[in-house]
Amino acid sequence: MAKITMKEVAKLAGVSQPTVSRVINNNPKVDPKIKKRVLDVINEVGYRPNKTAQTLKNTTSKIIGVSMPNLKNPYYISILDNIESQARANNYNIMVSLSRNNPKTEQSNLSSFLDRQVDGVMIIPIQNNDYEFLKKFPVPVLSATWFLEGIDSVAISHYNAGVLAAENLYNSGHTNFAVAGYLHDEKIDGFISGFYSKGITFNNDNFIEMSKNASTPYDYKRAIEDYLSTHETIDASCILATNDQMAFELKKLFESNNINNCEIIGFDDTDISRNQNISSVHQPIEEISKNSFELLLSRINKEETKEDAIHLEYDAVFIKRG
Amino acid sequence: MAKITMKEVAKLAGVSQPTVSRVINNNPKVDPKIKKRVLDVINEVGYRPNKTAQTLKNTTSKIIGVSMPNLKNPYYISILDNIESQARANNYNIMVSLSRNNPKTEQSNLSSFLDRQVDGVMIIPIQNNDYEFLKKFPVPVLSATWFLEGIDSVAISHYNAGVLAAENLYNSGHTNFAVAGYLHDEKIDGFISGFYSKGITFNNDNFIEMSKNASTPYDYKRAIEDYLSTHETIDASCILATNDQMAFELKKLFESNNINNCEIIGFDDTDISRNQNISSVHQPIEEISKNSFELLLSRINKEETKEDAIHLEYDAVFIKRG
DNA sequence: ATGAAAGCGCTAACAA
DNA sequence: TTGTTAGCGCTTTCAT
Repeated sequence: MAKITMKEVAKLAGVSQPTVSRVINNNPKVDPKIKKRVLDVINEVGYRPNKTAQTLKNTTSKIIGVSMPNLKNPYYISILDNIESQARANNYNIMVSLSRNNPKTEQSNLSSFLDRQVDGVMIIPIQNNDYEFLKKFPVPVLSATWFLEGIDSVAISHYNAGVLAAENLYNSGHTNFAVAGYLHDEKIDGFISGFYSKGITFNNDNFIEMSKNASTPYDYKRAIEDYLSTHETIDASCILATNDQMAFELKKLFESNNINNCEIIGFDDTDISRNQNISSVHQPIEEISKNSFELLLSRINKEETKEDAIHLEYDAVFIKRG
Repeated sequence: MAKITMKEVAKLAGVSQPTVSRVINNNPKVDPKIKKRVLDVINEVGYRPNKTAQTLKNTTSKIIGVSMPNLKNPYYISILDNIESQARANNYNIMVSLSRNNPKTEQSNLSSFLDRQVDGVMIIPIQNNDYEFLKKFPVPVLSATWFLEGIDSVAISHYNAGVLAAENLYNSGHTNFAVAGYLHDEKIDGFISGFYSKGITFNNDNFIEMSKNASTPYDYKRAIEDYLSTHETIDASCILATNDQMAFELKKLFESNNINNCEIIGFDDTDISRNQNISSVHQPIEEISKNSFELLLSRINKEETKEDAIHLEYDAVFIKRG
C-alpha cells in the first residue's frame, strides 16, 4: 500500500490537486459541496498531508530545536517537559539534542537543527562557552536558565540568588559561612557579596573547591574528603553548595565526620533536598519554561519586534528546611 | 542574506546544480578538480544541504520519533539519554513527544511523527492500552521496557523480576510478605507466585492497593495512610512496592507509625532507593536502550528481515541494601 | 564525467 | 470558485 498523496485524493474526489490543498488549508472560497466530497475521500482513505513537503514549500517547519547539556539536571528535564507540552499545544514538534557539555557537539547539533529548517531554537547553554555565533543565527534563539549577552534569555539571576541565600542565613543569625563549588560561580560570588554587605568577610579557607568538570556524586565526595583530610573540620556555621547533590554529599560526610554544627544549603530545590530536608534555593522553573516558549514563539511569529535581545529575569526563592 | 542553495553554489563554481549534488553525496565519478572547486565554494559560502528537501526527494528523513508517557520516571530519562546518544552517532535526529498517559495524545503524537516522515518510532507504551494499530504502522516501531504483542520489544520480564525479588527475600528468611501497588501488575503477580512456589501463600489482606492513576508521592502517601487507618499495622516481614517512590513513602510512613519489622523493597533502583538505602530491583537500562536502538535501526535498514516481531528479554537484578 | 529534464508532495499566483 | 502552471531544494534518470 503506497503512501497516499494529494494527487490520489484529487483523482478519487474528481477535483484538481490544488483544490484538495485548499480544503486542507481551510481556504474559504471552496464550494461547500466540493469540500465535503473531498473531506469524505480524505477520511475514507486516511490521507494525511506530508509535513516535509509543506515545510519545503512554506518556509516554516513547525519544529523547535531544543538543546541542553544533559538530562542529569532535574531543571533541564522539567524544562523539556514544559516545552514539550507547550509545543504540542501550539502544533509544534520538538527535536532534542544533548550537547553533553561539549561545544563541538553542541555546534554540530545546532547546525543539524538549521539543516532541518527548525523555526526556532531553545538552548540551555554550556557554562563558560562562547556564544557569539548565535547572534548570527538565521532563526530565533532563546537561552533558558542562563543569560547570554545579545540573545533572548529567560533565567534567574544566579548572583542575586546567592545574595538571597546569604541574606536568609544572616537573618537566621549566621555570621560565619563557607561555600562548596566552583570558582567564579555567580551564585557563590553573590553569596559572598551578600554576607559582605552585612559586614561579614569571607574566609578563603572556607572554600571546598570542586574542579570544573566535577559532576558526579563521587566527584563531590572526593573533593569534600580532600578538604576534610587537610582541615579536619570547617570553621563555619553554614555552607552553601552549588547544587543539591553536592549538599547531600556534604551532609553525609559531615555526619560521618561528626561535623554537626554547620547548616547545609543546597541549590535547585530538587527531590534530593526535599527528601533530605535540606534548605535550598528554588528556581521558578515553570515560569521560566513558560515564558521562554512564549517569547521564542513571539519571535518566530514576529510579534515581538524589539531589536535588542530581551532578558527576562525572575527571582529565586529560598526554601527553608531542616 | 537569503539562504544559499545548491543552485547558487553551482553558479559560483561554474558547474551544473546536479554536479553539486554529486559532490555532496560523494559520487565517485566526479572529476577531482571539479570536486575541489565545488567544495571550495561550499566552504567559502558555508553552504549546507536542506534536509527537508532531501527528505522529500529521498524517502528517508533520518529522524526517529520517540514517544514516552512522561519524564518523571528516571528509566525513561535514561532511555532518552541513551537513544539521543546513539541517534547522534548514527546521524539521526530524534523528535520527542510525551503521551502523558493519554492514549489520545499518544495517537496524535504518533500521527505527527508519521506526517513528518520519521524513519522509525521508539515507544514506551502506556500501560493497559491497546496497541493493535501499531502493527499496521508504515514504519518500524519498537517498544522499550514493555513487551507489546506483535511488536518488536526490548524489556525485562516484569513477572520474572517479581519472582526474582521473592526468591531473594525467601532466601533471606522471609516467610510472610506484603505488596503495595496496582492490581494486575505483572511484577506483583510474579512476586506472589515466587513465594507460592516456595509454599508460601499470599494473604490478601497484605495488599496496599493503589488506584490505577495514582502516580505522585502524595497519591501513594494517601493510599498507604488509608491502609494504615484500617489495619494499624501490617502482618508481614517484607513488602514489595511497585516503584522506588512508593517504597520511600512506605518507609516514611512505617517509621512514623512505628512499624519497624517490615523490610521494604522498591523497584527500578533509582536514586531514591540508592539514597534511602532501600533494596530494589534493577533493570539493565543501558542494555535495553542500546539494543532497542540497534534493533530499530536494523529494521529501518532492512538488515533484520525476520517476519515476526522480535522480543529481546533481559534479566532484572536484585539489589540488596539496608 | 557532466548537463538537461523530471519529479518528490505540496502551496500560491494566475487565468479562466 | 476552480484548474493550470510554476517552483520550494534536492536526487536521479537519461543523454551527451
